[in-house]
Amino acid sequence: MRIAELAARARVKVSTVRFYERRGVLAAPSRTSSGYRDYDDAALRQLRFLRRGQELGFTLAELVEFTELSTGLRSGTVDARSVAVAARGKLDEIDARIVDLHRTRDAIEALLSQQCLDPSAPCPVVSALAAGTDHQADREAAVP
Amino acid sequence: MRIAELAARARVKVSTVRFYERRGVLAAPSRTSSGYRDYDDAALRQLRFLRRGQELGFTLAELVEFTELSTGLRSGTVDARSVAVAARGKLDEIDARIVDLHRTRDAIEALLSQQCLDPSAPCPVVSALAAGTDHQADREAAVP
DNA sequence: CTTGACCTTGCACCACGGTGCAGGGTCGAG
DNA sequence: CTCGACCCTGCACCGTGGTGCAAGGTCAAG
Repeated sequence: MRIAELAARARVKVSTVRFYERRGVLAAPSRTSSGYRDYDDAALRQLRFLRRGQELGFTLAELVEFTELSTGLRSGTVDARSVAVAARGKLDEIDARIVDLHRTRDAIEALLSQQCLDPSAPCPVVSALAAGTDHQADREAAVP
Repeated sequence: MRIAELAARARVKVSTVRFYERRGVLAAPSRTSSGYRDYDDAALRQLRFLRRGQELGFTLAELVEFTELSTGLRSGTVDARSVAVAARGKLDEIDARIVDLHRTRDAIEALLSQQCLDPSAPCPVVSALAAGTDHQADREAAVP
C-alpha cells in the first residue's frame, strides 16, 4: 500500500510516517519503480504499535528499544536473560507511575468530595503533589 | 531566600526557575534593593508542586490551571461547580491512563513469564500495544 | 493530453521544556 | 581592596515529536 493508505489505517499523518522513517523508528519500505514508498502489513502493525506506545507515554526511543528486543529475541541475537532484565526495569517504572497516578487520582477525588471547599485547610491535590520532605535538600543546601 | 537556595531545595536548576518565571508558571518574586530575586516558602511549595506534577506527567499548562483553580476557589472567584467539572475530567483522564498502564504492565509481565520466548506466537507486549481494530480506518480509507 | 490527486525531496517552522553562555553587577570573607 | 561566589538580562541553542510548504514527478480518469 502507499503512504496515504498506511497513514489513514494507522490514524497518523503522512508527514508523521515520513518523520518516523527519517528518525529510524519505522523501517524504510521498498519502493515502486517510480520511487513511491510501498508498505506491507508489517509496517502497518509497527506503525500502530508506535501510535499505541506513544499514547501510553513511551518515547519513540523506548518503542524502538522494545522492537529491537522483540525481533532480537526471535532471531536469537538477544538472549532471554537480557530481555528479562529490560522487562523487569520497565515493569518497575510502570508500577511506580501507576502508584503515583493513584495518589493523584485520590487527591483529586478528595477535591471532588468538597474537602477543598474549606479555605482554612490545604487543598489535598496541592498537598499530594507537593509532597516530599525538605530535609534532604536542606542538608545539601546548608553544607556547602 | 535567593534563587540558588530555592532551586536547591526544590531540586531543580536555577535556569529552570527563571524559565518558569518567564513562562508565567511561577510568580515573579519580590526583589532585593540590588535586584536579586527574593523568594518565600510559598514559592518553594509552588515549585515543588510543579516538579511533582511534571513527574506525574502533567504539562506546565495543566499545573498552572490547577493552581488557578485552587487559588480561585479560595478567593471565591471560581465557583465549586466549575472546579468539580474540571476535576471530574482530570479524574477520567487519569483513570484511562491507569487502565492503559495496567494493560501494558500485564503484557510485559507475560513477556517475563516466558510466553514471548516461543517465536511462533506473537509477542504479547507487541500485541497489547498494537491492539485496536482496523475496521474504522479501513472504512474511512475505502470510501473517498 | 489534460487535470487532479497523489507522490517525491528538502527545508523551515512549531510547541514544549528546558540549558548554557556572554557580559556585566553585587556581596561577603579575608 | 580584591577575590570568588553569587546574581542579573538577553539570547542562542538543544532534544523530542511533529507539521507545512515549495518545487517537481507520477498516475489514472475523462
